[in-house]
Amino acid sequence: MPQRSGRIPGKSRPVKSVGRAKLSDVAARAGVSAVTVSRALRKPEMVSDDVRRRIDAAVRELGYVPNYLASALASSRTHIIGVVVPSLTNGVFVEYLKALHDAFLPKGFQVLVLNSRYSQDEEERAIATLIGHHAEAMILAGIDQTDRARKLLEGSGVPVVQTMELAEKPIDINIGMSQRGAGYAATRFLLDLGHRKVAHIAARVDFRARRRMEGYQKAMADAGLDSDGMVIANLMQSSVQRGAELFTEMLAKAPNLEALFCCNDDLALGALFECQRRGIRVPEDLSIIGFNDLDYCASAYPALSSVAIPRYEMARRAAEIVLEIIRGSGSRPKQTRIDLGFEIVARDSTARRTRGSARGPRTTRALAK
Amino acid sequence: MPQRSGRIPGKSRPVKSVGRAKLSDVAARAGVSAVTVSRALRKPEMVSDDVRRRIDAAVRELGYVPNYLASALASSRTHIIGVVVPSLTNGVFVEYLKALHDAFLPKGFQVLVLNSRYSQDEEERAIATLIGHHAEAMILAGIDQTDRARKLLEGSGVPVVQTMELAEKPIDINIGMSQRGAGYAATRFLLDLGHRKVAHIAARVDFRARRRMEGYQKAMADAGLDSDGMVIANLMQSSVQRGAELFTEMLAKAPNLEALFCCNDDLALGALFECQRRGIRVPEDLSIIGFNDLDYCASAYPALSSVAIPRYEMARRAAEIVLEIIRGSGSRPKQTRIDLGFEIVARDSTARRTRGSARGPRTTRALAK
DNA sequence: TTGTAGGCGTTATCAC
DNA sequence: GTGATAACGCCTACAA
Repeated sequence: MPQRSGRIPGKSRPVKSVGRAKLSDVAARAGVSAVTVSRALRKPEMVSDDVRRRIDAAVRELGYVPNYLASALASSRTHIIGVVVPSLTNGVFVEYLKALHDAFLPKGFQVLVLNSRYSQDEEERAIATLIGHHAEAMILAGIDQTDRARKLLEGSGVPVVQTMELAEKPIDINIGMSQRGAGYAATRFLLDLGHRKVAHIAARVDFRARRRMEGYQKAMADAGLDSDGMVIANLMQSSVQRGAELFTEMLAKAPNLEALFCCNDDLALGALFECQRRGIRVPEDLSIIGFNDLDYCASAYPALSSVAIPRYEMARRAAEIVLEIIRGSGSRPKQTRIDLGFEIVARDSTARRTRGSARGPRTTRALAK
Repeated sequence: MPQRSGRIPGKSRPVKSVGRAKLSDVAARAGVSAVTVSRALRKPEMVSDDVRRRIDAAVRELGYVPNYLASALASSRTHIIGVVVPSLTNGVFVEYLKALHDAFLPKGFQVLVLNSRYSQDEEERAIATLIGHHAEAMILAGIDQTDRARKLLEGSGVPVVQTMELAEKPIDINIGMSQRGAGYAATRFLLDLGHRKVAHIAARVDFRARRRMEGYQKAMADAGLDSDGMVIANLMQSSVQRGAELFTEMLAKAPNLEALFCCNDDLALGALFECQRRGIRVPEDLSIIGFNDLDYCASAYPALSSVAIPRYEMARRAAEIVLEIIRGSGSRPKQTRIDLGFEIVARDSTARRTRGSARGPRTTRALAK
């Protein structure tokens, strides 16, 4: 609200409001008091029909829009839900945010979204900002907050929901899944298909991606396989393009690759395109599995296998719990740590390893199975 | 701020603050007045070193976070930029929003994003909400606001930027391009490659998509071609999957299709996958061009031709102009209607029509060119 | 059903 | 350089 009303310094009062109409303006025009207008707007049934009509008319005529700031300050209710995500463009968070919007807006809450850009420091700053805005609840995509951020959150007194992953020591409420377990399962899935030379590529490696990778490494180790030289983890922005690049790089390191576990679907799609470009048949020559199971996985040719994570459901549950707490004025949910699991979605880009499908000289055929 | 301080009804004052620390708490602890604390926080150079140090310590010890609401109310500065987009998941707006975030956050502004879900009514409501929050500027993706929304915006007194498309009568500032012109150009591009049976598929048809389609129709008409039966416009959500579906449907209507102009890249990608699935060679049998030129177009196989629109640049310019107005306290930019154009990006999914590439019986070979 | 009084936490203004 | 005081516009509590 850049332009101010024509306030005169000192003890005098505003001479003429050059800004927006306010409650008292509407009240004057409708011939009632300000409180009555306030009531008519919030609880119309508590006001007589006649008065309500006059007020409605005055509101329309003056183009009155309530000042949310003043309202929030006076009532201690901001109706703002603070949300922090590491990325605004990653398909996973895009859908996650949409789910939050869909859940909160109909209930009269605004969602204030801040981007931490995969940085803990930026996340801490975002959290401080949201606390300053007196968000009524905080929903975080991730469990890796700084100590100061945790203190701020604990001191804020509002419900805090950490999502996307299960935490050892949740700050408050935690709705997630095991990223490490999902990475393990995806790798195990490929191993169970008979593949032995299973590689992993990752970009924009954050905490979650790292744990997925750990799952991969553990699965490999558990199978008695060596994952050295079978991993490329890149810190740069992830993209379809990057998928093609990293896959190409991996191919140089491990030309007799049998299966590829990609840290996310964009990389998987890029790898798939690169295979098409190189005439590598998927899944005959190479099995590919992505992570997240974004929309396009099912439509690709061949349809991409992936690990479906309950991003929509995590957001929905978070919203549900938060609304319950806010409404029930503090009644905590019974369960504060919820595992929503994940699912391996097997499609056409992964297949059982068969003899004679090799696309190059294969030195060993050491399939125990 | 759900939990209130322990205020006692009647004339008594708060007994003990169970909520957050406030300015006066910090002041008391630092042994100065509240105003001084406020000053120390906003203009550190205006207080003595000693006082500043004490205040800093008190702030830290109490975990004080300024109440943004009170500050905004008192100063008439909310540092909030209101943004309305029709979709939170469409790749175009995702990047557009990211650009806005990137431009505003470093300057100390928050971006409050509301989703109109392609509905004018919802957009109107969103605009009212943002005005209620006293956003210092309004950035809208689109030019098709309701009359009431226009009135609200005009009455708000803040800069309003309509983007994504050029408007006949902008509300205030307008940064865009010609959607119709882009649709025309994309079609013209296909026609210039020698194609005659050029079809158009669209999903989630909004005003912009409609104008792109009009461009398509005009280009066809200008070339003396009939576009009847060559268009499928679907109101459902757009997606890669939908692209495959609509393409299949189109194939049934026009089996001897030569080129396909898709309303967006998701549809184009879906159509491409469907071609692969059916053994239709792209571009030999069919040229495909998408719209928006999202990230993955360049990486697809074959790389997808598309129409690049300056979404990032539109957002950047909008932010730049808004910041200038806010800073310069109202100085209007010289230019209030900016055409940022578009670009046809020709890649491998489109090619000149050649003899003998027909994949079915071709009745006519009427290529004027 | 309607009105009065006071306060929400901060900042602008003016005086010291 | 620091402090007292009055807004900012609305809402809660209570009275009528």
